Amino acid sequence: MVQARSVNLREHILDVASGLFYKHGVRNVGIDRIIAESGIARMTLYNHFKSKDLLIEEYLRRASSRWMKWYAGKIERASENPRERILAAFSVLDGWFRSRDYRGCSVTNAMVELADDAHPAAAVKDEYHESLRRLFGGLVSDAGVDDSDELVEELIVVLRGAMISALVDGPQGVAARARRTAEHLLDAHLDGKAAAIRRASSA
Amino acid sequence: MVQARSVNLREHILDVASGLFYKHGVRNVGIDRIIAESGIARMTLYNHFKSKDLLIEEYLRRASSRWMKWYAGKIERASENPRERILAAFSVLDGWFRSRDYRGCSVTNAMVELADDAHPAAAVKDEYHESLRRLFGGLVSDAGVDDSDELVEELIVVLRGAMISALVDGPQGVAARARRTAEHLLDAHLDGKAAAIRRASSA
DNA sequence: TTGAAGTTATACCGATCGGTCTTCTACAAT
DNA sequence: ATTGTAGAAGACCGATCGGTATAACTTCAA
Repeated sequence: MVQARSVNLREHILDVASGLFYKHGVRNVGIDRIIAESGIARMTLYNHFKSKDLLIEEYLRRASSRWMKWYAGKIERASENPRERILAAFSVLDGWFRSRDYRGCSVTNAMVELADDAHPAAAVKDEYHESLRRLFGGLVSDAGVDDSDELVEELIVVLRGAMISALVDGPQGVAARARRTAEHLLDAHLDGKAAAIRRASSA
Repeated sequence: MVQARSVNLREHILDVASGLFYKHGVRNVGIDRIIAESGIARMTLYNHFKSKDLLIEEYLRRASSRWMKWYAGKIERASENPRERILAAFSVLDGWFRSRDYRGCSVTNAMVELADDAHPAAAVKDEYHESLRRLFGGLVSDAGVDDSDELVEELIVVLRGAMISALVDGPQGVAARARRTAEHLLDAHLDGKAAAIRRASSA
C-alpha cells in the first residue's frame, strides 16, 4: 500500500506539472510553482523525479503518447472508409484547435523552448515523429496508395502546419483548410483512374 | 556625430541580441550574456532599450521585417511566371532550411516561448501574419486565381508546416514536399476556375 | 575651456531559479 | 510496542534573473 500511494502521488505530481508545462511552457514554470499547485513537499517531488529536466522528459513522453492514442482513436471512430479516415485525421483537429486550453503540440513547443538537442527530452521528439509516421502510414496504405512514404511525410507537414497555425493565428478554418489540402494530396497520389472514379462518384 | 555613434551602438546591441535570441531562444538568453558578447556596459543597454521585453519586441519586429524582405526578394528573383513564383516560394526555402544556423521562424518561436498574449512582442505576430497574407495574396492574384483568400491561407499553413517540420524533423526533403503540396493546391484552385468557366459557357 | 552627454565598470537590489538538507510527523509492517 | 519509511515543512545553497545606482572617464560642441 505504501508503494501504491507513492505511485498515485507521483502520478499526481506529473498531472499538475503536465498541466502547467503545457499551458505556460516548460521554461516558464518553475519547481516552486509545481510544488505549490500540487500541494506536496519539495523533497517529495525530488524523491520521485531526479531533476526538472527529467520531469520534463517524462511529461513529454506521457503527453505525446496520450495524444497519439487520442488522435488515433478519434480517427478510427470517425469512419470505416480508408480514404475518409485520412481526411478525418484533419477535420478531427477542429474541436481540439477550438478548445479553450489549446496550446499547440506539446513536443514541438518543448523543442522550441529548450532549443537544445542534448536535453534528455529531445529524444522524445524522434519517437513522436516515428509514431506519427506509423499512424499515417497505416491510414495511407489502407487507402491503397503507392509511394505512400512520400504522402505520409506530406500529410505530416500539413498536420504540423495546422497545429502551429491554429496556435499563432487562431483556430478559425484551419482544420478545414488542412483537410482540403490533404484531400488534394491524396487525390494526387491515387492513380488517375481511381481518383477519377472517386471524384465522379462524389460529385 | 554623437547621435550617429549612438545609433550604431544601438544597432550593434540589437545585432548581438538578435543572433543570440534566434539561436538559443529569447527565454534562454539573459541580459548578462547580451552585454558580455556585445562588449558594452550594462547601463548602455538599458540606455537604449527600456527593458528586455522591449528589446525582444524590437528584435522580432526587425527580424520578421528583414525575413519578409529576403523571402519576397528570393521569390521575385526566382521566376517571372506567376505560377512558378508561387512554387518558388517553397523551393526557395530549401537553402534556408539546410543552413547550419536554421532555427525556424523567429516570430513563431518567440510566441511559443513567451506563451503570453499580453507580452509587447505578441503584437508583432499579427503584423507578420498580415505581411505573409499580402505577399501570398499578390502572388496568387497574379496567377489569376479566384477565391484567392482561401488559397492564400492554405499556402500559409503549408509554409508554417514546412518551417516547423524542418526545425524539429530536419530539413531533408521538406521544401520539395511543401512545393509539391502547393502545386496540388494551386492546380485544385485553377481547376475550380476552369470548371467554373466550363460550366458557365455550357449553360 | 567648460560643460553636457554618452559610455564604462562595478556594486548592488530583490526575486527567482533548480536543488539539497534537516527535522518532525504519520503510519505501516514486524 | 518498535522500527522503518514516506511525506511535510521550511531553512538554506549558490547561481542567475532583470533592473538600478553611482562614480569615473571620454568625446565633442558651445
